[in-house]
Amino acid sequence: MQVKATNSGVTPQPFSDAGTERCSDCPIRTRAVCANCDADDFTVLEDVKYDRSYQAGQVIVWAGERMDFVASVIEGVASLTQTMEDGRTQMVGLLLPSDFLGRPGRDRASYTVTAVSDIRLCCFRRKPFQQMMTSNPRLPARLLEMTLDELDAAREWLLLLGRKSAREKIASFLTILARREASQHRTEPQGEIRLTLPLTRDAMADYLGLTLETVSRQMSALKRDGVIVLTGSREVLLPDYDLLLAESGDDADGGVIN
Amino acid sequence: MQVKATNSGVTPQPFSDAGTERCSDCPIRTRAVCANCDADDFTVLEDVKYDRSYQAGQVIVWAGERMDFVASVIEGVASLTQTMEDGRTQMVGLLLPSDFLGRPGRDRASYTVTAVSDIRLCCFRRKPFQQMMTSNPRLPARLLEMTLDELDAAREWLLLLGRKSAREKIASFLTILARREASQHRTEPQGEIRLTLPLTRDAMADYLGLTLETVSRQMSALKRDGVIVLTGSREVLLPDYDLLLAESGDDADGGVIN
DNA sequence: CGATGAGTTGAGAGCAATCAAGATGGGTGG
DNA sequence: CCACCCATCTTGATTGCTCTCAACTCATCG
Repeated sequence: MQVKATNSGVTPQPFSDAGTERCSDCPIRTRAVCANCDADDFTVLEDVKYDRSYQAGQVIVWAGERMDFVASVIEGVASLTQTMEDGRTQMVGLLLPSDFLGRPGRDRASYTVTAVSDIRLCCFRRKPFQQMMTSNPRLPARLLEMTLDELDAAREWLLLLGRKSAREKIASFLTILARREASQHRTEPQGEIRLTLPLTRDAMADYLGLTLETVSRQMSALKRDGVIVLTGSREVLLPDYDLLLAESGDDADGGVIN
Repeated sequence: MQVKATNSGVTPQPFSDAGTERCSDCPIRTRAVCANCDADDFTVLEDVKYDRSYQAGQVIVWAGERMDFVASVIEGVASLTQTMEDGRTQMVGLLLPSDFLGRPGRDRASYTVTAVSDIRLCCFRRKPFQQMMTSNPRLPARLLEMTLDELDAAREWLLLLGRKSAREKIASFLTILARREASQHRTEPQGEIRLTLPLTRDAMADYLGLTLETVSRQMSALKRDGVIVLTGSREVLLPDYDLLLAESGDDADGGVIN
C-alpha cells in the first residue's frame, strides 16, 4: 500500500522502477518462489532483485522478446496471452500476487505478458538467479512445487475450455476467484462472498474462450437467476457459494485432490 | 520390442509385472526423469524400480485413488482424463515414452490414468523416490524442466480448446504428433510424413474437446481437400507438412520459443 | 456368418458467435 | 456544474458451427 505512493501518479514510460524493499517485510514472502529461503538466502537475493511497476493495460513483455529477468508478482494481476495471426487471442495464464513470471533457462518470453491491473513485480536478474537455482536446492524445489500447481490449474482450465457451457464457464471462473481469494486467508470458500473482478468482460472472455458479449449475457443470466448479485459491473456478491459451485459443473470438493 | 513378449499374450489381471531391465539399456534413458542421473544414481534407482505393463484400455489409476508409485512411460501411450458428474470427459494429458506419471509429494491421483495402447511403465516406489528427490539435485532439476515443458504444452492446448475451429483442432493435433515423432529422431518435421494415430476417434475427441462424429467428419474433410491421405483409419500420410501447418492456424515456427 | 467395436455419413436442433444498437459511468473541459 | 466523450458494458436479431440422434459401412473375431 505505502509502496503505491512510490509509483507516484501517472507514469507515461513503459515502466517505472520503484524502491526495493527488504525481503523480510515482503507481503508474499511465505508463498512466492523464495518461500523456503532463509535469512542468508535473502541477503543474496536482495542483491539481485529490483522492483518494477506497470500500469493497468501496459505490456510487460511481448511474446518472443528477450527477457533478462524473472520475477514474482508482489501486488496486482498480470495475464499471459497467446495470439493467432488472424488476431484471435486466448489467455493461458493469470498471475496473481506470489505467482512467478518467466522461465529459468529460457531467455525469451513464450507469451505476451500484460498488466491487467496496476502491478508491482519483484524482479531478479536472470543470470544470478539461475546461478542460485543450481547452488541452492530450496529455490528449484519451491519452483517445482509452484509449477506443478500451475499445471494442475491448467488442466482444470482444459476441462473448462473443452467441455463446459458458457454459463458453467462463468460460474467456474467465479469459483476460482473465490477459492484463490479464500486461500490467501487460509480458509475455504463458503456462504456469502464478495468479490472484485480483476478482469474486464473482454479479458474474462479471453480467459474463458468466449466473446465478451456472451460473457455479459451469462453474467446477466446468473444475476437474473439469483446466483450472483452485481453491485457494480466489477463488484460481485455471491450469496451462496455452494449454489455457484453447482452451476459450475464441478463436484463439491472443487477439483484437484491435495 | 523384445519386452512385449514379456507381457505374454492375454493378461486378464489389472496389470502384470514384467522383468526389470538395467537402466543402462533403457530406451528412454536420455529423455526421462533420470536423464541426468549417473551410474551411481542408477544403482540406487534399480533398487526402487520395477516394471509394470498394462493392456490397451486398462485403467492404471482412478482419479482420487491412492498411488504408491511414480513412473516413467517406457513404451506405449497413456492418457490423463477428467470427468464431470454428468459424464462429460476431457483429456488433460497424453503421456508418451519418457513422460513422467504421478506427482511427488502427493499420494493420490488427481486424474484417471488409462493405457491408450499396450504400455510398459518403469515404476519407482514413492517413498524412496521422494527421498532421492531431496538428496539428489539432478532428479528435481530434470523434473522441473519436464514439468515446465508440460506446462508449455498445456498452454498451447488451451489455445487449441479455447479458440480453434474443429478443422484447426484436427490439423493441430496432427502437427503435434508429427513434431513429437520428429523430435524423437532429433529432426524437424517437414515434407511428407507418415503417422500412426495413437488414439481412437473417440480419444481424439476427448483430447480436442469435440465429439467423435465431428472428428470423423473433419478427418474426411481434410482428406477430401488433400491435406491428409488415409491409408487406414489409423494410418495417416501427410503429403505436405507446411500445408497441414497452415490449416492448424499456428504460425510457421509451431508455437513455443526455446 | 452373425456379433461386436470402430468409424463414417446424414438430418436437424441448439448454443454461442457475429453484427448492430443502445446504455452506463467516469473523467475532462467548457 | 453541466455537457460531452470515450471506454466499458448490455441487449437484441440473426447466422453458423458443432452437437445430437440415427442409420449405415467396414473389419475383425469367435
